[in-house]
Amino acid sequence: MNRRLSTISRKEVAKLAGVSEATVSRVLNNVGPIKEETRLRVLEAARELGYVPNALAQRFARRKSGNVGVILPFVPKVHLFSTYYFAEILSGIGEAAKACNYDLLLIFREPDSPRDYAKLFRTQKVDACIVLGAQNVAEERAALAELQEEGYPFCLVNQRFDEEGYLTVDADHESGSYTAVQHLIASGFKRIAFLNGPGAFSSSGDRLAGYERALAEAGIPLSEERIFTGNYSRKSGFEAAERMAERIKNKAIDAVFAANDRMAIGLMDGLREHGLEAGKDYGLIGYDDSDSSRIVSPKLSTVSVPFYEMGRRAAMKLLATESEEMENTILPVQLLKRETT
Amino acid sequence: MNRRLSTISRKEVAKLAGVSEATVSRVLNNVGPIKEETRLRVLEAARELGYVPNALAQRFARRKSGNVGVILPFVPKVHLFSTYYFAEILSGIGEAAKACNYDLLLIFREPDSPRDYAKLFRTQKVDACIVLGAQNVAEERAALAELQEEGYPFCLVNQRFDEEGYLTVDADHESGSYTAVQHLIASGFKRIAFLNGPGAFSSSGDRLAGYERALAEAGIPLSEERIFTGNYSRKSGFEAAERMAERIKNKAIDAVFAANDRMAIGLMDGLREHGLEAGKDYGLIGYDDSDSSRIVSPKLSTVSVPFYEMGRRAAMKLLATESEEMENTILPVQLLKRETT
DNA sequence: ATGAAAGCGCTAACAC
DNA sequence: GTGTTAGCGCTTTCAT
Repeated sequence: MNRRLSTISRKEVAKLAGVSEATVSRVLNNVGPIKEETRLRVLEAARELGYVPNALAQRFARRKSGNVGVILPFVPKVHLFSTYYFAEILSGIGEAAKACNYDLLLIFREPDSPRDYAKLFRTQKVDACIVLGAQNVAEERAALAELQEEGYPFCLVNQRFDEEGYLTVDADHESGSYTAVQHLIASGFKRIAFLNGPGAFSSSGDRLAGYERALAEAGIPLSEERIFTGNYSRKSGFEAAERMAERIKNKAIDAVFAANDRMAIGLMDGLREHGLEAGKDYGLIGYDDSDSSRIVSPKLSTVSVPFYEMGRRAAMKLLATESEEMENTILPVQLLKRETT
Repeated sequence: MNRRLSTISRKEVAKLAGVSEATVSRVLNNVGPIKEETRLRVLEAARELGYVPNALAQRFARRKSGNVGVILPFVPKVHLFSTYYFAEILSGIGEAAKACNYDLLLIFREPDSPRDYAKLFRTQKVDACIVLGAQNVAEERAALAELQEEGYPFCLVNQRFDEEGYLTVDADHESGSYTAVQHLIASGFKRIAFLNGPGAFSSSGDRLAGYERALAEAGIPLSEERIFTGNYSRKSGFEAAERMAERIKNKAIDAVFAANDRMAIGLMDGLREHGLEAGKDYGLIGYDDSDSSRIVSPKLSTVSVPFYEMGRRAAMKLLATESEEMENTILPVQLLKRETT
């Protein structure tokens, strides 16, 4: 009720409670031994004055920013990349951050600016950070290596750098891919094409491995001619249709496993222009279980990835005091059979 | 290159440059008169030592957090609400924040916790904030009124409280709705139903007004029986199908204007189960131009809203020093005719 | 169990 | 132009 535009200082609380400022601090931070009666008196005074500690001063004195940084990759038209993907991961991080009393600083990478992740720590803007959409390219490796060298806590989500010992939360894309392709094979398909994502993502390697394993297990020879590469955009899926249409018509390909839903949907649309219908003229399975996969028709079979949980785990690893797990976490994924297979 | 785990202090820079710490500050902040030679010497020393100022200390001394807070509404399953919507607005805010040298603090509202927006300011966690998904309900009004009373700078996006003089960036939903319905009328539809969103959003009132204006202008009598309410979820659209199916079959309704794409798509799916096809058995137009609207088939006619720009403008109003525009901004929307009309 | 006081690393007024 | 110095509001030793 006591509303004033000037800041209510700790000093006033101390005076009202008849104690020193240090004691106010102790009470508010629950540190050191405090007589219960004093504690109550201080709490009451603080409540009465509507005192809230100045986070700026606190953080400065503690030399802790209280922030966890989340680095988002630059994506030209945001929604080109899966917004679903980021929204889920971010929410998971948000939940964990809140639980650990951290604030969440959102950092949008820019196309031109260098990836100076370490600067975030040097300037004390963050105490830890989570890198989303990291790629295995020289600049990224250098930026991460610097973080590691200087001992700054960070965690990667959905991307591994196996040779380095980085803290990571990933999903089991090898098995997701394997299961998906196995499902296609079980459905009677034999000439399964693979529309993969860029090699800079570890998931691409994982999915390729799963694809190969499933084929090998079924005794289907691997053919480079059936492996395509897109960039996860709908457009790249659409364009891949041009390269596949004839081959599907002459039965050189009878099904496609795409590395994400967006490409799968672009592909569906592209092939439709060639009179080819998913689930009828060819089998199709996507990846991510994005909103779109449930909305398109025919409904897209896909692999669901626990993005929310991945974000939550990553933040927990960094922020939770008890959880000192430094091993990589790899979460399971799940095949969802719908109408295209 | 000079890499050390301990912080490089301003003192060392001062020593190396042979000046006082204050001069280092002046140079780095471009404040006060400085001899060019000194400036260069300091810059060189800072570069050589790899000095970066401690943002925590800076902000504390300046009594400015350097953060703009973005408050996200609580949405049970995040992607239930339009993630597209938030991703776009957030990116726009991100761009402006960066341009104005602010960091972006993401704040997830929780269902249980009260909306104590003012506390963000009192604790100095933010210097300004942008409220997304605000609703016209008592608790929200109180929280915003408090911000206003205490003079804290904030801006609403896509929501107006007309009686209050809050800083706002909105889109012209009245006109968007009017244009959409006008288009349906021009396409020959006469019994146009309206699936609106919750009344707690100003856009719902705006869209209703636009709907009424278009009907009035065409001399079509308004019928309460054709006005339905959903909650912007796909599910609520799906459920509305139950209430509309019979009426469409007996021609009491020949087209539907839905307040967002998700509901429109849910409705399409629901009506399909009754053998009704959008664009064939009834006209349908959505709102938002979300990814899904382009992906569904038939492709959904819709109204595109400049969410990215709205976010950017909101942040600019709050953060840009020159822009002292306190009037409300209302951005235009655009009708996109696709396959369902 | 509590108070006094020394910082935290910077900014900004004031002096020269 | 540049140096000196007093804070900023808190935490945290060190006394008592």
